[in-house]
Amino acid sequence: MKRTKIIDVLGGTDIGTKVNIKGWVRTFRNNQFIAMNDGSTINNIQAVVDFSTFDESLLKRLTTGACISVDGEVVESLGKGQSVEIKVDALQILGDADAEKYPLQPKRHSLEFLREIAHLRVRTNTFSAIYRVRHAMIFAVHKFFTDKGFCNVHTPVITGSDAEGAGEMFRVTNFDLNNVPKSEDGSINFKEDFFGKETNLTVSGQLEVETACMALSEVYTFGPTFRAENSNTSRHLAEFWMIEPEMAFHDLNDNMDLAEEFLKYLVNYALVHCKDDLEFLDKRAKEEDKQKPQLERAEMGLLERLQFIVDNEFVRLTYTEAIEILRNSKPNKKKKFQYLIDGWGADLQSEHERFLVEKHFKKPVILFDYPNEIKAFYMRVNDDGKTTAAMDVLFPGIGEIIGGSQREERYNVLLEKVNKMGIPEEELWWYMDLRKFGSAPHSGFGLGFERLILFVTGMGNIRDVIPFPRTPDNAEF
RNA sequence: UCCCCCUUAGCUCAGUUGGUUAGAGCGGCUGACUGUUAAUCAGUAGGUCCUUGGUUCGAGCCCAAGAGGGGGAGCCA
Repeated sequence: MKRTKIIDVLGGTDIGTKVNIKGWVRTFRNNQFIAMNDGSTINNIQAVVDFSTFDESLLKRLTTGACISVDGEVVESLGKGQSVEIKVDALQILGDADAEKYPLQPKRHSLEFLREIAHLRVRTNTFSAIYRVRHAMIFAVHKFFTDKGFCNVHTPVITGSDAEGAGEMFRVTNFDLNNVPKSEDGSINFKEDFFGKETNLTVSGQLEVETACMALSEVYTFGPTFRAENSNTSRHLAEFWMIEPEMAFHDLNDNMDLAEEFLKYLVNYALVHCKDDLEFLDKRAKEEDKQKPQLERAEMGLLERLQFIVDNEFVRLTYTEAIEILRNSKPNKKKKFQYLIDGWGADLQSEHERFLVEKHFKKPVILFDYPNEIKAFYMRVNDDGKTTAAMDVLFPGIGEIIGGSQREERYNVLLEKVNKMGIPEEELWWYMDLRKFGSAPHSGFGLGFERLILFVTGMGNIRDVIPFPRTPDNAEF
């Protein structure tokens, strides 16, 4: 018999239909009721066996985690928790799970424990929900841009350019590390390496995607990104996925408009298409919240928070305005900030961003027009000469979820900045060419995909929203 | 990289001022149970108290170093 997915059985297969379902046992109760899940939905189906007609040794093997195949009839449930169930005619064990050794039990596990068994944690409700939401968001990213006529561009994972300045890089080499070729002066001779030059894993596809932007107008990359920073926080990964749109003929305002529309689209897509999973995650977060002291509890539940993003305008304010608000704020005057704001020019710390987003405005905030000194070389200098057309989108609980800018399209201005920041010009010859030949005003931004998933799922640690997290000192699996 | 916290049964956690044989709930196992919803009931097994060294008559508890995990900061997405 052809297999039917559990989501389809629950979603309205006619009563009386004979079906085959395959999946994993979550629990086996009262010697009769098998709760089965196949990942097609967060909901289990109940398969009911008449234990008098089945071999006792077979029923003994219906342990949590075992994989089974069931033939039976879809019937209306006599019990209360579900509308339909399967009356089992035939039962086959596809894969046993030794109950004494299988680590997952029908009970709550800590996220820390589940991280140690990342190969099995997807079998829990929480992680299967996260995986499904993650997939929905991947699809929604491509749909959003496709509907707007953007072209998806694959930028290289291995890069020969280390001028991006986005962080420490992982080196790519096929040298025998015990016998690295040296030049006469004792330095490493990269001419003998695989690519004949120093190469690294990409920290951003932005510079490469700009090349496509200068021909296709509206483009984006969505790929893995690597940072060898020794960051030990719940918001950083050494390997993460980033979405970087790049638009010709867009200024910073257009850029901010797109960023806001994009985030709202994604959150709304999740609300519409991941209802069951988000309801489960909402309930989970609420239960977890109950363990916390009153002060640390979230003001809004997950679903409320997501709806709030969709329904409300993001606040937009300049860096200069932000400094004024912060300077006159209570925590600054009472010296509660670890870093006090005393004037224009300092970079904002996460305590300041959190104050603006979570206390002052209680909304997502887009900060823009930052001081030149604290922003990257490729960002466009404003006409005032001292600020840069850069923007950050700040989300409650997450901090910076998007960073972007209008790019410097003027050859001479860009060259001057490259030189001033001491970036080797020869590394960027091709990037400079974009300004030499048919340069155009353009803008773009980067969205950290896992930070989006963190927000949409309401999870607290970025290690729980990617299947196999890569962090300092940890590359298990 | 810096600061703080944690590590006791498969999991989640108690463990008094340093005192004799180490505790619970869940899970496992054995049995009961034909409408259960993380089923329930009865019984039962299960320990390198993270590691190493030290203090002490005596260490799960005190001290030192190390390992692993978590929270926060910085860097950023």
